[in-house]
Amino acid sequence: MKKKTTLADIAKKLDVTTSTVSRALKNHPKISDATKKAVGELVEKMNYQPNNIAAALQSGKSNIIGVIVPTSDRQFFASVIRGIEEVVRKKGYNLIICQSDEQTNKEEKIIDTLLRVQVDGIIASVSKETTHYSYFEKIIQQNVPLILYDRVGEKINTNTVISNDYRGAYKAVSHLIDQGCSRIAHFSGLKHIKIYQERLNGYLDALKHHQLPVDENLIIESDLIGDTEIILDAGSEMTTHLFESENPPDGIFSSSDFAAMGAIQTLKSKSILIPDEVAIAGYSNDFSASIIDPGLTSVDQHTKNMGNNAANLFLDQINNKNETNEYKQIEIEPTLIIRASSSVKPSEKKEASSSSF
Amino acid sequence: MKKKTTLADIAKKLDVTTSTVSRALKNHPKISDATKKAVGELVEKMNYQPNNIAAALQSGKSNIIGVIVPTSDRQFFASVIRGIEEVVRKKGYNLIICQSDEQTNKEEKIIDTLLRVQVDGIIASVSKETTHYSYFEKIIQQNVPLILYDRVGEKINTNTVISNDYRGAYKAVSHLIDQGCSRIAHFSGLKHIKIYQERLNGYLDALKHHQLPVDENLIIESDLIGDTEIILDAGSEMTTHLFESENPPDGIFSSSDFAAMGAIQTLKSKSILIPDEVAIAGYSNDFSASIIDPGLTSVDQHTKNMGNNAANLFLDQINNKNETNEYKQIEIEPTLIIRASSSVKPSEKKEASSSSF
DNA sequence: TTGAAAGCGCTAACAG
DNA sequence: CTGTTAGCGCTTTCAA
Repeated sequence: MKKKTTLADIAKKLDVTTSTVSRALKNHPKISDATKKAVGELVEKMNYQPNNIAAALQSGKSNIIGVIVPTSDRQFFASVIRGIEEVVRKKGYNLIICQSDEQTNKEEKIIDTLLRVQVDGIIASVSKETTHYSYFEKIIQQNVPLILYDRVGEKINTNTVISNDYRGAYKAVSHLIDQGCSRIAHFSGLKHIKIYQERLNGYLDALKHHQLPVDENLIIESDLIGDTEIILDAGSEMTTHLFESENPPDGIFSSSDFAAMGAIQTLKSKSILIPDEVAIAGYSNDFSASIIDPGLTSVDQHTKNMGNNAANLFLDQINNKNETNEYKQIEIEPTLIIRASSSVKPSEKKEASSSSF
Repeated sequence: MKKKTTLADIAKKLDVTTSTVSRALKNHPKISDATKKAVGELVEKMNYQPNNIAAALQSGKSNIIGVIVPTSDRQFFASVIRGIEEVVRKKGYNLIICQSDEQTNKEEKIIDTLLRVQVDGIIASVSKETTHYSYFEKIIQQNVPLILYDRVGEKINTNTVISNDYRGAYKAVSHLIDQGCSRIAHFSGLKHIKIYQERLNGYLDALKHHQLPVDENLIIESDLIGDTEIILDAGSEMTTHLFESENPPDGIFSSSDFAAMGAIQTLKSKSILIPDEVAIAGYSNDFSASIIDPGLTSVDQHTKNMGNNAANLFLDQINNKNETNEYKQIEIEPTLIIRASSSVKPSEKKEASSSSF
């Protein structure tokens, strides 16, 4: 049961003080090459690993960033994390990843933990339950940089990076209209969550700008966050419901890819032709959107880019500690990926071959 | 710019020592209720957060576990992480998640970092490049518990949790044979990686036990790890190649879901019927396996369970610090999920667990 | 070029 | 019931 070697251990062997060793390690200019070399050798031989915790206590910097995701097993968040990591690891930061599981109380607990661990910053997307933000305020009060991404609390003043959901929805719906749809249904998420409200607005405005009427019966609100299977089923049910009505839609814009896929499956089982009879578009451009047949047109949110941006906001704030506290809001323009579910001639080449029915 | 409040701050206000406050906080029996209450109030009022770093330095325990994944944006690893988190967070541990990006040098760097951060343990899956394990040995030498999962180095003696890849493959191939296949191709991963070697062995043995000949031309080895799109394409190409030969297979067992999906797309474009002319099974049971049409039969590895087990191995080792160093190896039995790609009556149910050994 | 000493925030053994 | 003291491993003035 070996003890870890410390600065003191190697100092003793060399008959110098820890300060000297410490300096040698940081390549301090006023340390003789001789001792530097000696130190270097012993470090190797004794397998010395500097103790970051001690350094952190000293400096007040842990070099750890806390990242809060509602759930880690969603491509969306995995990809954001990757984006964050890409930029911060180069700067020597580590990530502690925590999941709120979409629950307010877990979220609060996590924040407490993160603060105790003395993270240098927190990058978070709020849970679907969250409606008050007192514990997020706490982060700011403690002078810890807070960056919110995607699902941001409106009431809280801090750095944010979001995807322009209004524009994403607008693009998708306009595209459906271009393809000849005139009765477009919308699967909306819970409206108290801003991203879903924005997508709904984009949907509504697209209709208006194209002189199409809004039919409230075609707008179905449901919880689009959670277990994938459940959302698939929800999509199926909404679709069944719509197509049992007397005046079914000829297009569906879903705020969730999975609900859209449920719709595709249901329509196929009913032998309703996609996109000929109903054109469909989803949201998020999940990998499976390219796999389903027909390929699902979807709005890509550039999630990794979102992570990159969040990380950069963090770095910015770190480096401007003393400047005016101006928070930045970054908005990312989403891209519509057109596939066979909405277009007879899908523009994505890869899909062209694979989407034969 | 507020400073964070420390034990000393609240001690001063109360005109007691830090020890008293410290004890009050831990609900020490010999502290008067009066001071406990007073402390409690000040903690609230001054927004005190205990500094874990200081505590960690003191105790030598960081309460952080390092988790190394080859890549975080794969459902497989996301799910393992979730499994680990589920069990360790209850015990007060946090996770630092690091990605090796399948590169040896990054892997080595990550381990160094993790050791410096003084993690209490490391749970890792080795990168596809990894063939020597000296830096993993370093972890053990430093007396830090190491748990390897899924992709484990054979040469390194430590706790491991793996999926029984041999059995998974055996089940899948036996199933294909049951469905009437007699010429089954195999998309193998790189054989120097144990999981792929095992799956290959399972494939070979299943053939042998059913008195089917092995045709080397039907076994194609390629790198099945990496960007999803690339693996899809690889699957397509291998399929094209096989079906341009004079004696094409009537079944495909792929060690990757994505390569299998590439096969499905290609066969559909060639109007070759699945499963009638070719039955297909993949590996990992990625979500998209249930989305593609026809649904892809696949081997489910119970990834979250794998994470649970890895976490428990860690906890075990922590609690047995002084006992004999007996490492445990946990093997998880995979489950074959049968879908339409291999079965005319796709029950979407689990295997009829009869046709195994 | 190096040493001495103080301290980061908290804990715990020992002493009252 | 509470205070004193030392120390976790490292950094960093201030001296020499």
